[in-house]
Amino acid sequence: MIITRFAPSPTGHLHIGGARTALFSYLYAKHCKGKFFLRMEDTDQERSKPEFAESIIQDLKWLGIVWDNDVIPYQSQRLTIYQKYLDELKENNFAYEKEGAYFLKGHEALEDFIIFKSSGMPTFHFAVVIDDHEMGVNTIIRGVDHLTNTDKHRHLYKCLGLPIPEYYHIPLIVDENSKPLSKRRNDSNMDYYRENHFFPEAVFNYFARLGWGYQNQEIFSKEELIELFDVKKTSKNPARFDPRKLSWVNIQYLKIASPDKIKIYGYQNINMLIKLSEKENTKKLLLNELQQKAISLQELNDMCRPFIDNKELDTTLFNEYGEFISAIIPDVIELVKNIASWSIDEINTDVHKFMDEKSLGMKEMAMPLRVILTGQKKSLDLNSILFYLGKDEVIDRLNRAKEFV
RNA sequence: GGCCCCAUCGUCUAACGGUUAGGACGUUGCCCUCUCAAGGCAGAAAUACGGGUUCGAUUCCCGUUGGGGCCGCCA
Repeated sequence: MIITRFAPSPTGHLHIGGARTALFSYLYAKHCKGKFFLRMEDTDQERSKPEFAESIIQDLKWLGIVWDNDVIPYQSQRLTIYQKYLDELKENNFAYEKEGAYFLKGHEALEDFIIFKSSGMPTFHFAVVIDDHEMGVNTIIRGVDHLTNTDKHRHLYKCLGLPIPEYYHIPLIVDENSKPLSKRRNDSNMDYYRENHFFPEAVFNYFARLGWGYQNQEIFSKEELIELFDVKKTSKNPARFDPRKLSWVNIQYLKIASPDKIKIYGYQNINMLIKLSEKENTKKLLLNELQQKAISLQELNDMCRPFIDNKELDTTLFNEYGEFISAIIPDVIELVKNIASWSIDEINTDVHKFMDEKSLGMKEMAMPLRVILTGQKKSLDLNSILFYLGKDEVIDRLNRAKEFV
């Protein structure tokens, strides 16, 4: 059985590169019907912080990466285990002490290297090998920055007489200048995407496609990725992180997101509209239409506002249309009153008839009305605005606009 | 510098050794049109270079160039 793992060191938040390594390891394990484990490598006592471990755990959960081990091993708590293996190496004359630290003897192509620090902590090289063995990890997916460490790790396995795992080194993620993504960039950490309300499925999807592809497909569910992903088919060259494409993927998920999926983000206007839509089917259609135009939950929230609330309409844009309001609005009110059946088609027909009579073009008609009715310039098409607002509400808002001038 | 890894449109990627080298993001133009970081359509855009192997190379081999990584009592 394939067993992979993700072993971050809790010295910072979960980085994009780490997230993708975790994702690949998870996906590959599940693809092979194997297991995926999580472990914390906190042998650097100076820089490791419990809050970072917690943050990494939260980000992984958010992404939808689930590990199969019930307890997450922390290397700092496993000293006696490492000690045992160190004793074995000492007994077999593979390791020796120097200035309070322990070194492993290398070979022709490998210099002696330190495995136990004088502080009493194992080094990364030692702990990683012991832990992977103890946890049964047989497939290691990690960044190419570990490539040259592999010689040391293999040698360690040999000295210990343990089976050597399969290694896959995945390329780094780089920025627009092909340089490694700086950890200082705010968008290079996972918590940025969580806090900015990206859909985790979208981020998951985007990272899976960064270094891997399947035919002409762009959008994959987690299940599809598990089915299709194979680490052996991943690209070998560095992948450039493209926030614009991530955004595009996120928009694709926004378009199809169910009310339940959106609700949890707690946006006031959206949630109000969802609440209304539970009783009223047209509101459901409205929400869906708005989702097709919005590019983020924040924007969707703005776009929902005119449709749930008629007391606090934003009137700041009204000034631009003062002339229109005093000249046309009274007639528009009559027009709306006379629309017999409140359907998109009927609204469309009557509005056009009206414009013909008044010799008005859509350009002169639609934007002023849109602003008067919604307070916004970006919204649905005019017919839909009228339709979803409802006859009474439209008339009400037109009357109020009249008073505004 | 030493050791190692990599190389398809600007970017992410497809292509059992035989394809008009495909898709997506971005970009350009057009359409829709009343708004748009929405939608539709169309276009420009790539096999780094040089040698082999082969009837045939994006694909296999070698070299060059270019990019990257590692060379910590960090992980």
